[in-house]
Amino acid sequence: MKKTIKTNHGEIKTPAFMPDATYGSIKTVSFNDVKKAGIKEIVTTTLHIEQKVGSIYIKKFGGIHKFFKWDRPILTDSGGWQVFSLINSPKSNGKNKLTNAGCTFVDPSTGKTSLLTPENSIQIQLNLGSDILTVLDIPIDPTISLEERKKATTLNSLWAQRAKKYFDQNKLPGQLLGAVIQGGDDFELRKQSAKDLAELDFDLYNFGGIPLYSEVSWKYDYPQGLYREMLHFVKSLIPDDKISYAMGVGMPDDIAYCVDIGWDLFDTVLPTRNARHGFLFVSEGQGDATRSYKSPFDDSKLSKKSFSYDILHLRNKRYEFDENPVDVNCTCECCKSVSRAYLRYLIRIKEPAGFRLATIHNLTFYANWVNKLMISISN
RNA sequence: CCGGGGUUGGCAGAGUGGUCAAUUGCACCUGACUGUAAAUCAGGCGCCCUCAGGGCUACGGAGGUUCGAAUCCUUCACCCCGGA
Repeated sequence: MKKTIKTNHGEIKTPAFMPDATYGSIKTVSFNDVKKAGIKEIVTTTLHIEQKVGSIYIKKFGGIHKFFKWDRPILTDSGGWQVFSLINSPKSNGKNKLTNAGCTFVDPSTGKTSLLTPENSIQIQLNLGSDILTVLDIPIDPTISLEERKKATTLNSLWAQRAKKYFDQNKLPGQLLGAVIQGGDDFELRKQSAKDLAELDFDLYNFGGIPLYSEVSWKYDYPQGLYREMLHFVKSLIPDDKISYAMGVGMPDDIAYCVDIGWDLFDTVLPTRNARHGFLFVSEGQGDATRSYKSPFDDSKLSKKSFSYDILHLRNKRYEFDENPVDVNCTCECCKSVSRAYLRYLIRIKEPAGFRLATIHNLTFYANWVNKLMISISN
């Protein structure tokens, strides 16, 4: 279903894709590049900004929008995912810990220990002046015991409650808050998580954790890639009038599937990271391999046609002498200005100019792709 | 001309009698990447085969010692450093 989200910096029309400005930057490109690529809203991470400059500084400066010179909606992530990866990192050495109060972790670059709590995560996001905030959540490692997973899911709900309370007391008018449904690969835990969070009445409900198949879900039909059943199930637990946000999704066909089953918002690192690795998204017939999404549902909201695109591994030797643009059907700065051969060369020598052009292209592709999906939704 | 040091796979540079088709880095080839601790990571990189294994050819050239040599000896070629 198409929705319009009203924020303090304009409306978001769904479905929408938001690239990630992890350290307060969408790597290798400017916000102006991002805007020209057709991107209308972005995500930024609270934890990294807090570590690098501090949200107090951003507040003093006049807010994250002014700092970025980005006057469109900004969604802030809570730091939950970052903490999850820190805690589960082999290099963690037990220095990063989860307690009922919050999580303590050591900043790998400064060695400083910090405590992130549901309350201070919200405060940081309020300092930034975010349009859509996210509660501090607890992604679950699907390999730990059921007992531990249950405990984590329950704690996730308690943290959401604390975050909501703090948010309600301190928010500015018009700011929105999203909670993150956890539970890992366990359907019952997901159900419980969604129920707990629905009672607290958030503006957004997010799919949390890893949206991919993992060790304990090998038994399903899709051996790898997006965990379709779980995304479908979790979506069904979210009230229809609320915004649903599939965090970390995904490949273009993954997004098509999620749009088909009703998810509204998406963010993923794939177009930006892969661009730096010479992995480009192009229109069908333009790359090495075709991928497509065709709805398996009789009552699909998407029009019946299939959505196809190609993957192009630009580092592959086959493009050594290719003077064509990355995608003849694309009008982005990259496709208008350089050949595949030259861009391949730039990326191979790790030249920032190449990363930038490839990133501009992939972001343009994603913006167009989601736009195409929006147009195809029949309601 | 004399004395000393060196010559290893595309490059740099380990190895100094068997466990060496040869550590490592770079380059090269392929792949992965899904709320970015990710300009990262994984694998491959002499030739051939019946390819969890086996065979052949290789460490400047030629010869020798040895059961066995990239490693020891002789000699030739080239390079570097000192002295005439």
